[in-house]
Amino acid sequence: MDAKYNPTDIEAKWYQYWLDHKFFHSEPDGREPYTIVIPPPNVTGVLPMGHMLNNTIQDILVRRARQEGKNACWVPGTDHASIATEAKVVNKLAQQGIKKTDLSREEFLEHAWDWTREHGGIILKQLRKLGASCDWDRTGFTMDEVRSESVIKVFCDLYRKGLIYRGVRMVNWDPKALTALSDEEVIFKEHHGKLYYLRYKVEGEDKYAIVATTRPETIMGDTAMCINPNNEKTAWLKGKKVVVPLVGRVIPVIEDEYVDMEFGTGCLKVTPAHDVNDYMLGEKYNLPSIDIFNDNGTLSEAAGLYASMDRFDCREQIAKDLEAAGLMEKTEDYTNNVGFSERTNVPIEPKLSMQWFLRMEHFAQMALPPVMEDRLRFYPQKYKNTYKHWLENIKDWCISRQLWWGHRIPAWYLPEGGFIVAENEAEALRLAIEKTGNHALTAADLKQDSDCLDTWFSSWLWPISLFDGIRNPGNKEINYYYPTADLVTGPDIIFFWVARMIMAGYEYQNEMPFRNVYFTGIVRDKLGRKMSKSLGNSPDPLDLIERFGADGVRMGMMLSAPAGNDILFDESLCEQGRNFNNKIWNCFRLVKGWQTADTDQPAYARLATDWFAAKLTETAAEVEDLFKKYRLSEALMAIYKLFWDEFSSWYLEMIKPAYGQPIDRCTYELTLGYFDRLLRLLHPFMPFITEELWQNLQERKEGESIMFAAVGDIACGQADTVLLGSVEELKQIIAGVRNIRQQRNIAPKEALMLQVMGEKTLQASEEQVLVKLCNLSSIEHVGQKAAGAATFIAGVTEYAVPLDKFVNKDEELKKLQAELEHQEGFLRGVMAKLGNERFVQNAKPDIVERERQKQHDAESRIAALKESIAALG
RNA sequence: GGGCGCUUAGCGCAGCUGGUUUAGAGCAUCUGCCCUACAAGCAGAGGGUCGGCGGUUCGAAUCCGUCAGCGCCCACCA
Repeated sequence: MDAKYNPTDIEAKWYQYWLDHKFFHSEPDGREPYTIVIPPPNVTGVLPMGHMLNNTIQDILVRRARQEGKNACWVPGTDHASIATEAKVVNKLAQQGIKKTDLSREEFLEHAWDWTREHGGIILKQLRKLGASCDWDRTGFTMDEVRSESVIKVFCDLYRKGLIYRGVRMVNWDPKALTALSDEEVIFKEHHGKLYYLRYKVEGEDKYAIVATTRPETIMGDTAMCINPNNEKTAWLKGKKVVVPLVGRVIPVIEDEYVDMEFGTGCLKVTPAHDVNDYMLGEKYNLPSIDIFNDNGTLSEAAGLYASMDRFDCREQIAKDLEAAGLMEKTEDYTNNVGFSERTNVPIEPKLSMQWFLRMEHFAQMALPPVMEDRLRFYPQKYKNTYKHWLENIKDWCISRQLWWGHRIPAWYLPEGGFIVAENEAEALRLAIEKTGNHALTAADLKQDSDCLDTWFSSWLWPISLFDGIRNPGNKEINYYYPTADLVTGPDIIFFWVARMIMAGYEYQNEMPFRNVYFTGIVRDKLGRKMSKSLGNSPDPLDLIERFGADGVRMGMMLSAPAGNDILFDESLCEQGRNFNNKIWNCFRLVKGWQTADTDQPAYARLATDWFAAKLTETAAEVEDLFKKYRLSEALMAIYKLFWDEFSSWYLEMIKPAYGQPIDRCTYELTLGYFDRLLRLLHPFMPFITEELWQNLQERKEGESIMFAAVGDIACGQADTVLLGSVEELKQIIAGVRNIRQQRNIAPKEALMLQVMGEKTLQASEEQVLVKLCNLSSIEHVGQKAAGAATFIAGVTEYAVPLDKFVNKDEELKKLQAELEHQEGFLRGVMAKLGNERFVQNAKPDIVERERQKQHDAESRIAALKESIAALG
């Protein structure tokens, strides 16, 4: 075996082994199910660091559940990502000189499918490198047959229930993607622009009303000016009419308390077609609505001479023109919030258009209580608030998109107007004939709606549709796997996805879709910046795996990723992971290199094996508890310390035979057993190296795997706390001696004598350990230590190492003085408490008792120190 | 503008219902070591008074108030 662990071949070998034996595959059986559905990544995407973290966590949970004897099922899959994928395909076609508008819907979809087949699933291949134990036989896709039919069925069902409606509303329009968006797809950003003060001439007078606006280009759509009826400053405009600058159109002055008297001049221009609030005013006062924009954000014919100009170019131009015409009072720098499209990153245009909507109050009412009552738990809990706030202020969901890549809305329009919603064309025709009584109707007379559905309208069914629970309610699989156990995802999609899955879960399964949601943090770079393609600060995960091994990368990610906290990713974390792998590897080499002999177990080895058994039990219980609380980083850290500090640095050093000597069989067997348990504990975090070493620890049969090696027995029983305590004190003594060596530069080879003061007694086994780890020539229990000995305190006992020729009295004295001061200060603190009547009266008796113990301990130490100082002086 | 959260060693964090040896691990730092498992290592050491102020209490990093800084979410002031 090489002194350095080389993960590459080993990882590939075991992943194939797991696949060959179908270890990841799950079928319903009598065991308790443990289910996770993957947050489906974009089908044509590649793996970003966020997904690495996310999927590492899922794999840890799944593997742990498997080891706990549950029927673990992790279902993978991908999302068609309607708008994102369509944009990519449009781009690709553009590079070939093909415009989307030149293609028929069918032709375009053919290109999109080609693209999907070409790039689809790359991301899932990457997950295999990471070691993800997904049931690949179950891989789903939001646009495959089962999922598509489920979406259509749900749409029809909700329409029949009256929860889906079609109507003209003000929606968020993306002028680049040329589609409506939901409110959640709009991101507000601060925009540094200008506030323009425009002069509106009062009709028939030589006076002007000044209006402040950030969007002067919309004046062509103005159909009123609005003032607050209570505003004295603008009262003079009541009942008047004003002239829209440049345009020349005369519009009325209306009054509404909506207008903020403090803002700008108190006059508001009203453009019902291009502002949500203005739209409401327009409805209220029955104002005409002039749409001056084309779908792509250029000015329309209605804008007169500015027609076909881009909206932002137009803003500049119009500002100049107003200036020239003397109609611009002034401009000011101004910062406001502007909504941007999440996908295309262009400013959203509020636009009046015909869309499909889902009523949300019904869903919000179902989805709120289980979370608030902690039946469905969020980790961390703080997201409960966010969730609550959203549900309590929810608006209807715009679910139609003017895109082709997605699930086409199953609505067919009739020649004479009106429409039919049905699961397919034949059914639509049947219903159409029934509705109209016109038996001459044919399929060709029906025109299907050209829009498709929001991507999230399929994702929200994911935990159900993956088990075909929409098409076949109550089937064996959905009954077994649903509700799923845990969902692991980012808090950024709590509204898009998490909340809506909860809604769909209650609507279609009458039950929550998952019992726990683990919100991961966002992966950032060292400087705290979000990792993104445009910044180029995201490392290539496959490259990291190549360099550090999947186990190393997994550990690196987990080391600093408590739920909900962002992680500042740094390659050095992976390095730490890799180093740990190497440590484990070398421990294995050491242990497997020993020869055994049929001799009795020496006392020191007995102490070591008893102690480590207790340590294992203690830590395993801790790990179990941390898993229950989803504190996975801490669980990993606990195992890391157990392995590196306790097992490698202490236990193995204690039992290690002298060079070339064999080890007694009993100790050896026990050690292999401990190694086995350590590997099992560690397996969920580092699946590959643990499998490799577990397989080599002893003879294994073909088809065996650490994946199914139970962990339940490790935390079994009560750890011997007395033994744990006494070994901790032993470690202190060893550290004390080593410290003396270090400070005085005494070579490890030079044997030292240890003197134990006072009443302390050491077991023979303890003395043997001390001799072994400190290289002692002898241990003496003495009343008076040798003159010029170096001393230290462990527990409440003073120890001395006689060193006459080495010791520097002054230095020694200084050290003792400092320690004495510290102890005296400590004692003062304790005495202050104990001297306080009210403390003794009010504090719980065991607290008071503990203070007395502290006092006692401190006093013994002080006595010992004083004695030493006196002896030196 | 509203809501939530954070502020503990150089760094990123843990410290739950106040009291468990005058604050804990990890990484980094410093010192000494190639001693045949591991220099991707071993041994040892240093480092914070818990953002500021005020309060409650016998006792506060831990509870309350307030100020400051940071972050996130939500929101139609043009």
